[in-house]
Amino acid sequence: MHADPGGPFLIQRLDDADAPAGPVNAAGPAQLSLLDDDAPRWVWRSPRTYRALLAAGVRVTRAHDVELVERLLVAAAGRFGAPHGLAAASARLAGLPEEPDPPPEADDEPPGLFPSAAPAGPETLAAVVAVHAAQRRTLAGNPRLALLATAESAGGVVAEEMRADGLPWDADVHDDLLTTALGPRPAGYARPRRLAELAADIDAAFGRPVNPDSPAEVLRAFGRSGFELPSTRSWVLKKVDHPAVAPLLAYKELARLHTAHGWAWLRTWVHDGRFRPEYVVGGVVSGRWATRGGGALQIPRAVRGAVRADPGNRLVVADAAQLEPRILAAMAGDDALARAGGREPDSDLYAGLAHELFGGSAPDGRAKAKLAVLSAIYGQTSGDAGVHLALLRRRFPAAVDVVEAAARAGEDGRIVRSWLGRTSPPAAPGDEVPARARARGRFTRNFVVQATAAEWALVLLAELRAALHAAGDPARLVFFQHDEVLLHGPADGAELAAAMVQDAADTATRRLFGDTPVRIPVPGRVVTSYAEK
DNA sequence: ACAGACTGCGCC
DNA sequence: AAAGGGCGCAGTCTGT
Repeated sequence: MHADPGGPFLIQRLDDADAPAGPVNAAGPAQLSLLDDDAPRWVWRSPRTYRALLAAGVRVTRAHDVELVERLLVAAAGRFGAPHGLAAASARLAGLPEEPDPPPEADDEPPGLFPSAAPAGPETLAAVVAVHAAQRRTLAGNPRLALLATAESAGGVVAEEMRADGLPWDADVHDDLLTTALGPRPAGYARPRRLAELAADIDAAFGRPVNPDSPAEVLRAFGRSGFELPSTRSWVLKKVDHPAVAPLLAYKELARLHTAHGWAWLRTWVHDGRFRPEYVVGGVVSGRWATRGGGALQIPRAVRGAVRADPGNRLVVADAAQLEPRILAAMAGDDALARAGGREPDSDLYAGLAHELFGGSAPDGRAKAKLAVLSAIYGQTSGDAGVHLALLRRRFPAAVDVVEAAARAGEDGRIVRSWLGRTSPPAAPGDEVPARARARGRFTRNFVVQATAAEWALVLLAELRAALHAAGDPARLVFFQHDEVLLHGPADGAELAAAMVQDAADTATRRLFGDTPVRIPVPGRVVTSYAEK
């Protein structure tokens, strides 16, 4: 399929060998919806194609996204970061020089603005068909990568649908939250009242005007008061005994709220009761999503009360509990670690681990166990981390081996791969310098776990979306953030939808790891507001 | 005047 | 309490 925004949809049927099995046809939205009743696997160029379809009112059951898959295949072939756009992929097939990828188009940009972009219309369709066939040949020999390609494509579908549906956002509640914290909305670009008061308190404490938004000025002001500080980070300031500290900390927190998620944000990003961020599938090298604009993956807790279900509806908020250590246990086949994570839906892995490592009654056992696990996954070396990690290694050697092998690979300048085959970037020139090599070791150590967790979440999303779709959409996916999903739908279907999340999670675990004792709890709570516990 | 680096902090 | 992995964004600072 090929869809120019607003233009005709060009479609062509493929046979079992992925070759054209008929002529190119132009189809309208109604015809496309009818064709989807047979649940074909649609093949298209990029999530943009689906954006155009959704705009025309067409939703599909499943798809293969050529550009998303091409990026996976290019990296897997050892050419991380090489162009993966349709034009480049098409040129590679033809043995021609690759064209660089065009820059991402703005939403309202007419197609074809960039001369280097792929040709429009039937030629684009032919390129999609040819590149898809080549991709399928490559994937035929690699079932794990094929699963990843399917999940990545499904991610593109979910991302565009979530953007089209939007996250329910109550601007009045948001405005009330801001007014309570900052004072009334100021005219123009003036400081809100509360910030102005705190700035005055800061000036008074230093005995002269100091711009609290300027770290350099704040450092100089403390210097004159006899405090030489390494930075103005809040945890540094908290240790300083000076009257400016309290108003400065309060100012920083509120200024952050004002600039990042204040009235300007609200006006820019929330329309008609919906927040519609643009999700960038695979935007992070680990396979996590990024967003473009709106900071959707950093919605602070302070404004989550503004995320409210429509009247008569509910939100289902579900996040995977201690996802990364459980993923590590599954990857490593470390049944001891899996058992420590427990099998109950609400089991606490760190508590179970504390029992295993320190016995039941050790003080701070849970905190120490958590530190040990984070050391293993992030490569932390400071404080007691090394001691706790050694303990972890003795009890769970299989799990620790997985991350330490990844760390060694990174330090040696080699690449690593996730469980399904997402490939890390290669070492850069200069990475053999010891400090850089250690940093790269920490990166690859984390990559194997974070990237596998990301693909598990992607498979969960795909399964959940398919199950919801098949059940007639008792709820819609409206938000996804690394290990957390939000659903929105009628109140009477919310409990069912919450149960479907755990089912999708269990299916994802089996799809990736087969028969494993690892269980990943994804408890869903049915709420009216995202801020509710 | 504008671009890019840097700082600091929100989220996972 | 602090510091390990991954981001995006707003504001200041610096260089041209």
